[in-house]
Amino acid sequence: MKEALKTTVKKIYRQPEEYYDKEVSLSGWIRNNRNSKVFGFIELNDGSFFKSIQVVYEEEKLENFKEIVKLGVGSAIYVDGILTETPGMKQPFEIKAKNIRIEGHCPSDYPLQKKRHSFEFLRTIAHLRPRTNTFSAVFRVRSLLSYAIHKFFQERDFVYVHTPIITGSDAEGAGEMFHVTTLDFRNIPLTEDGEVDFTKDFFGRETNLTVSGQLSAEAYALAFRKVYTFGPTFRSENSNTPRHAAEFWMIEPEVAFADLNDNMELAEDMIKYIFDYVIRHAPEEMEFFNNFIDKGLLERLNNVIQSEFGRISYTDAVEILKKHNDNFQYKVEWGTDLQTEHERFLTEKVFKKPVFVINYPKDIKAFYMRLNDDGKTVAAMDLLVPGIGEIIGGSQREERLELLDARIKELNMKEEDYWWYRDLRKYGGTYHSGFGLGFERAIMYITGMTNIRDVIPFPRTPKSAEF
RNA sequence: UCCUCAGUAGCUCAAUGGCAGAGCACUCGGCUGUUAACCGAGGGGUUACUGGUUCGAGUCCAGUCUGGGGAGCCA
Repeated sequence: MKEALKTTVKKIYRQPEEYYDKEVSLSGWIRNNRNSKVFGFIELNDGSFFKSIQVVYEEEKLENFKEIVKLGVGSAIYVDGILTETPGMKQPFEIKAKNIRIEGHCPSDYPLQKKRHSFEFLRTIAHLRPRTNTFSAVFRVRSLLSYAIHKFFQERDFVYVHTPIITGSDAEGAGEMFHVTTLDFRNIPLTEDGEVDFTKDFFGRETNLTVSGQLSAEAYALAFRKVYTFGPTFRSENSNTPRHAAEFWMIEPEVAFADLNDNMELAEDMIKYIFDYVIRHAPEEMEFFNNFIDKGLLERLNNVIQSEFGRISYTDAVEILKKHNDNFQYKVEWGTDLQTEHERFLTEKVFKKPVFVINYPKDIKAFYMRLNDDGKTVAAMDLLVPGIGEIIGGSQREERLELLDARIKELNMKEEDYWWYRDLRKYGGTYHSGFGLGFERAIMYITGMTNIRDVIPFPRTPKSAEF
C-alpha cells in the first residue's frame, strides 16, 4: 500500500468519522495490555500520534488469544479490526480486533513500565525513552518548532545559510572549542619551538568545531540582505547545569540595513510566531505539558504571544535593580553583567512579560558590537523571558572599520585573523544586526521541561556521551 | 570548576548504630468492559565503590565514582 494511504492513529483521531464501522489495519507498539478471562484491552501506539488507541480483543474472535494476553508492554504487533464509537467511555472510540499478529516480542526485562519513571533514570536509557509519553511529546514539539522557525524566516524571504561546522578560526570569541584533528596523539609533530605543527594536520592549520555561525552569516547577510543559520554548535566548556550542553543547535538571523530596533522587532515577531505555531499544531502535546509538566505553561506562553515586549536600557535596568539590592545575593552596580537572579527579577517582577535589555557597557560584551555615541555602551540586546531569563542575545554589528580595528587592538586580538571579516566593512559595508536563539532553550521554554538533557535525543554533556 | 544534596530489589521509595522492607514491575492463578484495571500467591538484595570506627554499619568517618540542584561561563 502507498505510504500516504496507510491508516494511522493520527488520521483516525483527526477524522474519526471517516473510519467509523470500517475495517482498519494498524501496526505499532503495546503501551498497556490488561485482560480478564475471555477478553482484554491493548493501548496501541503507532508512533504517528501522541495519543494511543484502544484495541479490544476477545477469546472467541482470536485463535491466538492466549498468546496475546501474555504480550508485555513494548511488544510490536499488527492489528486488523473495526473502528467503533464508544460514547460515554473514557476513550472516544476503539478497535474491535479481528486479528492480531505478533511482530516483535518484548521480554520481561524491558526497563520501561506503565508507571511514571524519573527523568534521571530515563536519561540512562536514552534509546528507549522516546517511547514514553513525555519524550514522545517533547520530540514531536522539537520537530514542529524546528519547522516553525524555517517557516517564519522563509515566509519573510530570508535565505537559509549553512555555515561551516568545522572552522579555521580559533578566535570567534564565544567560548572554549573542540579541536578537530587527524594528528596521531601518540606522535604529534612539533615545530622547532616545541609547539604543535598544525601544518601537518588535515587542513594544514588549527581547526575547531564551530561555536557560532555569526561571522559567516554576516558575510552572507551583506550579499543576500536577510539570512539565517540553523545548525549544530559546540562548546567544550565544563558547564554542569540544566541549561548547558556541549552540542546544541542555534538559530542566528542576520540582516543588512537593519538597526537594533529592527533586530528587536524581528526577535519579537519570531518568538510570537513560533510559539503560536506550536500551540496550534500540537494541541495534545501542549495540553499534556500543561497538565503534567508545568501547570502554568499555557497561560505563560499565551501571555508572551499577546503582550508587547518591554524595552529598557541597561543603565535604567541597573537603576531599578539597585533599589532592590537587598533581595539579591549579588549586588548590582553599573558596569557588571546582570546575573540570572537580576534578569528574572526584571522580567518576572518588574515587567511581568518578556523584556529587551539594551545598550550594555562595552566591556562586558563582544568585540563586534556597535559602539554607541556615548562611547561607553554598545548596541546590544538581550531578550529576557519569565521563568528562564535570557533566551536571545544579539546586537547591531560594528560596521565602521576604524572603530572595529580599534576594538580588536584594545582586546589584544590579531587583526590578520579577521582579514575577511574586516573586508566586509571595507567593501560596501553597511549597518547590520542579528541575534542568536538557543534552540533547546526555546524548546524548554515552550514545553516546561527544566533540563536541557531532556530536550535533546542523545545529549552530550561533560563526562557523558554514552549513546 | 566551586558550593550543596543524594546513591538500598528492574523502577519509585522506607528502615532510632541492632532480623533488609513496601508499592509498582516480573512469574503463576482468578475475574465477561477495563482506563497507569482489580483480587490472591510467588521469585527477586555484594545497601555505588575502597578503606576506617564499633561487640555490631544501609545508618558514623575519610576518599573515589555517578547523579540531582545552585553558582560561574553562556545559548
